Amino acid sequence: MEDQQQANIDDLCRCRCIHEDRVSLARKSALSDTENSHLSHFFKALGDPSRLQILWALEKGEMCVCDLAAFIGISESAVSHQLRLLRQLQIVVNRRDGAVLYYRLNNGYVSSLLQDTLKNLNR
Amino acid sequence: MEDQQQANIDDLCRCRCIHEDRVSLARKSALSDTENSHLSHFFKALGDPSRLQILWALEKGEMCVCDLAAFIGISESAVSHQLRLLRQLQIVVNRRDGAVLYYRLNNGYVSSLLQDTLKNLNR
DNA sequence: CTAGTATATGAGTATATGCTCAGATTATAA
DNA sequence: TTATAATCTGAGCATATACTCATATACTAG
Repeated sequence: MEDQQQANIDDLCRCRCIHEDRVSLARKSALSDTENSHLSHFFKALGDPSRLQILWALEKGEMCVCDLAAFIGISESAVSHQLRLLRQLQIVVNRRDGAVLYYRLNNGYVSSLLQDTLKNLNR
Repeated sequence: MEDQQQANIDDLCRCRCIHEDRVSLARKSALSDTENSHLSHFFKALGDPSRLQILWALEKGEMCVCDLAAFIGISESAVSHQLRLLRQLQIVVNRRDGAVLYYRLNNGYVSSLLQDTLKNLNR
């Protein structure tokens, strides 16, 4: 047990890295676990073709679930699942009007992010 | 055959969407398949904790594969796989110095993107 | 040349993800 | 109330993905 643990530690410490200074510099300004988690979940949410189409459409104004389903060409259930994820990350919000839920972007950041990134990729 | 095809068309056209105008508006300014593909691959590349750590570290200066492996705490092979993906998307580039490959961000866009997004999430 | 170092790559595997389907909610209307 | 519409949600499945391991490649030193 003790030996096994020691072996693991030795294995981890067997560092053949060349630039200790750069590694420690990177460590000093590293993202916290929380920041890294939030950032990666955010970008992952944008990293799917269906969700991107949803966000790009909502940039032009609010839409309901069946609007989005008709626009993208996937089922309303699939849209609803994706909207839940975007809602949980507070990327979109909705308002209810009777039985219909209208979705929109939560703030202008995603909108400008998409615009800027598209420009950058076309560069 | 003909009937089957007709049935499919009818199925697609059985649109119970409420706002034809909004759907057609979204269609007019929709992303092309190429744009959507490029954008989603780009964001997907940023949407992983390990790759984010790599990019965040490279923002401070170039690093070699074993530096990054030591910093992140995953194998050099795993780092190399992720760097290949980031290379293919031209998010990072490398330069060779003997047997060592130094990686860096390809341009300033990703750097400012990460900074801005982190600020936005902390808002 | 050989030995060693740094990195790359293909195959395999466990987990994550995006969709479909069936059924549950929520609200309107008869 | 019941019927219908709009949406949500859990389970299941097929694919995608992030890693490990073994091996290959590229370079240096001797």
